[in-house]
Amino acid sequence: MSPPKSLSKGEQTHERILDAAQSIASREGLEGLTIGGIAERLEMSKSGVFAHFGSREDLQIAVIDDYVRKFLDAVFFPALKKPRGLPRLKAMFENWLDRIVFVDIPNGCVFVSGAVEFDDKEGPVRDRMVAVNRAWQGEMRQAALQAMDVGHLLPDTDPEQLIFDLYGVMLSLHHDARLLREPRAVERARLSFKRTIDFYAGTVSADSVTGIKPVRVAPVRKEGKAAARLAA
Amino acid sequence: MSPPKSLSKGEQTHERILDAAQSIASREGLEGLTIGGIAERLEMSKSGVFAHFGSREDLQIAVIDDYVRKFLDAVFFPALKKPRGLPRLKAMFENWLDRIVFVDIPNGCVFVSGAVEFDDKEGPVRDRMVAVNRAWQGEMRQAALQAMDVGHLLPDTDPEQLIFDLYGVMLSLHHDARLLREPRAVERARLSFKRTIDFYAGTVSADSVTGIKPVRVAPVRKEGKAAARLAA
DNA sequence: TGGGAAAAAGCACGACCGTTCGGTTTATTT
DNA sequence: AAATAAACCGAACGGTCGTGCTTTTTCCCA
Repeated sequence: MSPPKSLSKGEQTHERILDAAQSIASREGLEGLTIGGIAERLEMSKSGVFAHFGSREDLQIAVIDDYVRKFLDAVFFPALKKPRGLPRLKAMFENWLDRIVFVDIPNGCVFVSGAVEFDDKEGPVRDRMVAVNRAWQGEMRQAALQAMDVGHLLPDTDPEQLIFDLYGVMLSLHHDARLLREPRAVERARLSFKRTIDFYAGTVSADSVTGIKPVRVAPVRKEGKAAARLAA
Repeated sequence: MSPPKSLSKGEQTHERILDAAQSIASREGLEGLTIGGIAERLEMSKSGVFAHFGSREDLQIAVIDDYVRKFLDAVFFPALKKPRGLPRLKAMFENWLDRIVFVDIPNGCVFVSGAVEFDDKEGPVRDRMVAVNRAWQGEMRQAALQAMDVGHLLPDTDPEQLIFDLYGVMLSLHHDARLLREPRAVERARLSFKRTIDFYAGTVSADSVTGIKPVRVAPVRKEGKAAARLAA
């Protein structure tokens, strides 16, 4: 599209600020993003940072947009090279899963933290958050409908239910991997992902109930023991 | 257990503070919980509030514990009255779902917001968050194992995979209902919940692919339209 | 009803927040 | 090289934050 024109000093700094903001926001959340924090990391003054964005809110929105841009570049657009139907739909979710594993789990995901931080706060940041979410879900829906049209998914599939299920897999992965630091979370997510697709494709395999590593060393204990201890 | 002894003034205030903290934390998150905010709501001084807890961190942990206590009272302990196996397992998740619908969606869920807020912050609050989470997952695991033992779930079920899947349903419900304000999120969650149980129970019904309200008014558009607009 | 203990208030502190503004330095153009 | 514009800095403002100290009020019991 646009030629690789040389960036002016201001544009360069603008990008450096956005990168730093992205890095901080992924770890501390959009609410933990502070002008002073960015200034310190970039070794420049607060006012210098501030001048590049009209307000903190605009900065937060810029971070969201930047995150979405990178997300789509890594997850969505590459999948468009695949043929319509299940190949493309699978590519979208495999790219998404890879992105979570290699980017979001180590650094934090703005989609997840932002959704929780702003689900109760009215304002432009929340509005942006909702908009990008709906846009992404719209693309998934589109891909699912195409897969139904070409007969790769069962004709009575509810595409939004499919998206609901898969979004849950991603959220559960994020939760288990980041809060609980469960190393097998990625395997579990891949399995749930496959099962969900298989279910809507009507290709559920017989042995698919078994999870990963069916080692069962169940420490038998009375129910409610840990719970009772916590409730004390 | 303990007789309904009359609470001293201090204990009363302690409870009022905890209630207010609970209410604020559910809306603003544990990080948005401030001493001043509680003091204002209770019409007392900051120092008066502060004196009841040694620190803000202790207050946050107290809120977590209080939340867990109420959660278990509403979700877990009532389910213990059901017979072991699928009835009890189903009761646990139905209680959980009801709790999300009637409490967490209107007010916010400390489990969800706390998990996201503290997944990258080391410290006692995070540790507590992890502990209560593992305890709850342990109870679910216990119930799933019992259901396997009595033959209500397929013998090669991976109980932790089952929990992973169901946790995802709850997270997706929380996301869609609170951020996107999707009114059909609850129906979707109930459907996913049923399907997941049926899958591990080996009782998948034939028509279970269809989602809720299979109205398909798909606005045909070129893929990547909304995404391209956002990425611009 | 008095007196000791518990509870709450009052006040101040240092730190950090987003934001504003005037002035200085640096980059870009003519 | 001069002129103009963009970029950046430093200081300060009004707030809010958690947290100590000291004082006053309130409770509770003998």
